[in-house]
Parts: sequence; structure tokens; C-alpha cells
Amino acid sequence: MPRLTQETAQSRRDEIVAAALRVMATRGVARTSIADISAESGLSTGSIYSHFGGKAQIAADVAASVIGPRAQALVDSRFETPEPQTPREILGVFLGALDDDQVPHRVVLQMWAEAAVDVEIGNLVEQAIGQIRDAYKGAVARWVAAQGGRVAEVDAITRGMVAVSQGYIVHRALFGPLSLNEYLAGVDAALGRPHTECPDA
Amino acid sequence: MPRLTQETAQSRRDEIVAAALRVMATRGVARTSIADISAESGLSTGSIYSHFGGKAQIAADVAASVIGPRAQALVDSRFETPEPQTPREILGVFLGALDDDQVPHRVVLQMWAEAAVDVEIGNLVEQAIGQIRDAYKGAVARWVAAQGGRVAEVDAITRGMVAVSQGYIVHRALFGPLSLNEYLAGVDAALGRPHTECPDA
DNA sequence: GTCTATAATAAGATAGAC
DNA sequence: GTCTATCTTATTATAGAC
Repeated sequence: MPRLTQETAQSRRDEIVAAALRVMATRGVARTSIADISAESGLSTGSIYSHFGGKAQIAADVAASVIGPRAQALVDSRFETPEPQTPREILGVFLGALDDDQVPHRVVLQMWAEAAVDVEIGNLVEQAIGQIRDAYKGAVARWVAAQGGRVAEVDAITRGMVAVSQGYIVHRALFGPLSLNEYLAGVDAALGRPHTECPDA
Repeated sequence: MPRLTQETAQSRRDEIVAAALRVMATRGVARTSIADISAESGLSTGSIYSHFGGKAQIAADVAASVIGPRAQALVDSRFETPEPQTPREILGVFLGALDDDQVPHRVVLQMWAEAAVDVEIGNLVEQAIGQIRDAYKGAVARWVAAQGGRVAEVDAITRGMVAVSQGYIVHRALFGPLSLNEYLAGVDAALGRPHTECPDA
């Protein structure tokens, strides 16, 4: 329905993907039909099929549009700060950007569920998470080096950051808005960390 | 297909739900058709409809069968140990039981995704998570009391435990087997906890 | 490229015999 | 209660006019 801006130069594909994303956010990936996307985009089904081979291809493009730009933003953020960031700060960059986005956490959760069931989506999600992991790894490596820590720690920290990110996204998708700090405070409390920061080494 | 044991006294409903669970684990909730469940259970579609009002009802029962017993096990576990358990130990009880179960983490992830999109499943999941949260809360309260901690901490700890549980389940659903200890070690590392235990207060 | 109309298929659900 | 057969609807996808 909404055609707010005139995207003359912008590809129709992007419009369709954006419309599909909106519908999938409320109806779920599997329940979204071509007819739904047609209604939301204002284009006919015939037109949609002239741009995409089928629903699976649209879903794949939606998945890519959801996760790809975020991973890229994270990669870029490495160069924005002169000082190495702590893992918590890095998490804040990524998850904060996700919050600011128009992308609802629901959709990310939907994509994960699809990934466990559809090979094509599965590969895309795996690749995207790999990108994010690598971006985390690069940023963490700077911090570990600055702290004089061992390189071996980088992998463990990175893995944990991915896990924490996933937990946060699920939590928000199911329970609604919650600041990252509140979330992390809860995790800290659950894992036995005292209220005040635990001094390193 | 498989009718390994003769469940003379057991309800047919349970067979159907079990078959539906198996199919949904590999094909996903939304993609699973009545025909799939029919093939897997060995019963005809007509027979299935004589036990259930429709697919939505079956999915709801599957969701209940997945999460209900686990919440119950957690509640029961309160009385098995004479000493109060730490939050980590409590997490171990719940998540360990989930691991031992025949229930794949995939299915839980599927149900969460459905919950974000389907009101009926949403209510069931909300209720189930509430049960788990309450069970955590009861167990944590004993521990906090034994530690001489404040009651206010219980809520924060409980919320964090739910979050950690969710993160673990997603991580396993997407990346496969991983022990809880490995998982928690990663989270610890990511959140700045030193390798050795951080002494409490 | 986009539309309307339609074909082809799949899925949910039911009827009626046994 | 269970089966086979069938109805109905929804969905994917295509054909052909403009």
C-alpha cells in the first residue's frame, strides 16, 4: 500500500523485499503468501514474479536484507572509535543498531526458525552469523591485545558475544522492549556476578 | 510409520501429538501438513480429525507437550535436593533435562517463532515461560535467602536465568550440540568475568 | 514491466461406508 | 473409531493482453 517516496532510481526488487519484510513481521515467514506481498506492495502477483523466481527467493532476499546491513555496520564500526572497545561496548553497538533499525526482532527470530528447517535460508543465516562473528572477533582482538590478554581468549569471548546477542534478540522478540543494560544486568545477576563490576584480574 | 510399543491404554491423541512433533522437528511447524502427520502416525486424516479440531489445535498440543513437562520437572526438582542450589545449578537442571529429552531444541525455537505470530500459540508459550519463571523464582529464593541476600535480587536473577536459557536453546538449535558449561564459559568471557570464579561479595 | 485472468497444485476439512 | 473418497479453499505460478 504505502508508496511514500518516489524511488525512481531504486529497484522494484527493493520495494518488494521491503513489503515482504513488513508482512512477514506480522504474519510470519511461512504464512506470508504472494498475495499478501502483492497487497502490501501495491504490485500485482504477475509483476512480482517478473522480478523473483518464487517465494523462496523473496524470503532469501528478505533474510539477506535483514542481517546483511547490520553485519556491515558492525564491520564499519571498528574504524569509528580510536580506542579499543570492551566486549560490552561492542555488543552495544551491534544490538543498539538493531534496535534503531526498522527491522523488528520478531523477523530475526522468524528467520532463525526458518534456518533450522530450510537449507537455503539456513545457509544465508549461517553466512550472516559468520560475518557478525568475524566482525566481533576483529573488534575483540584489539581489546584483548590492549589488555595484554592471550589470543586464545578471543574465540571464547566472541562465541559468548554471539550467544548473548541471540539471547537478547529472543528476549525482545517475545517480551518486548528492554534496554540492553537491563538485559545484561539480569544475565550478570543470574550468573553470579556481584552488582558492582568485578575487577579484572 | 513407527508403532514400536503397543500403547493400548494410551490415548491416540498422544500418538498423534508425538508424530506431529517428529515431523515438525524436521519440517517446521508451519510447513507440516495434516497429510504429513497422517503419514508419520500411520493414521488417516479422517481419524486425526476425529481427535482434533484442526491443525491449530494439534500445534497447540504439541507446544504444550514440549514445554509443559519440562516446567513440571523443574518445579519438582525443588524438592529433590536438601540444599539450596545456585542459579547455575538450577539452570543445569532445567537445560540438562531439555537436552536429555527427545525434544529437539529446534522445535522450541519453532514454537517461539510461532508465538510471535499466532495468538493461541503465543498464549501457550507465555504461560509456559511463566511457569518456568516461577519455578526458577522459587528455587532462587531459597538460595538468595541462604546467602542472606535481598529479596529484590530474586527477580533480576530470575529474569536473567530465563534470558540465559533462551540464549542457550537458540545457540544449540542453530549450531548443534554444546555443553551448558561451554556455553556459560563463553558468556562469562564475553561479559568480562575472569576465568576463575569471581568471589561473591 | 505491469496488469487481469486462469491454470495447477496443495492443504484443510468433511461425508459416509464399514 | 477408522478408513477412503471428496469437497472447498488457498496458494503458487503462468499466459497473454496492454
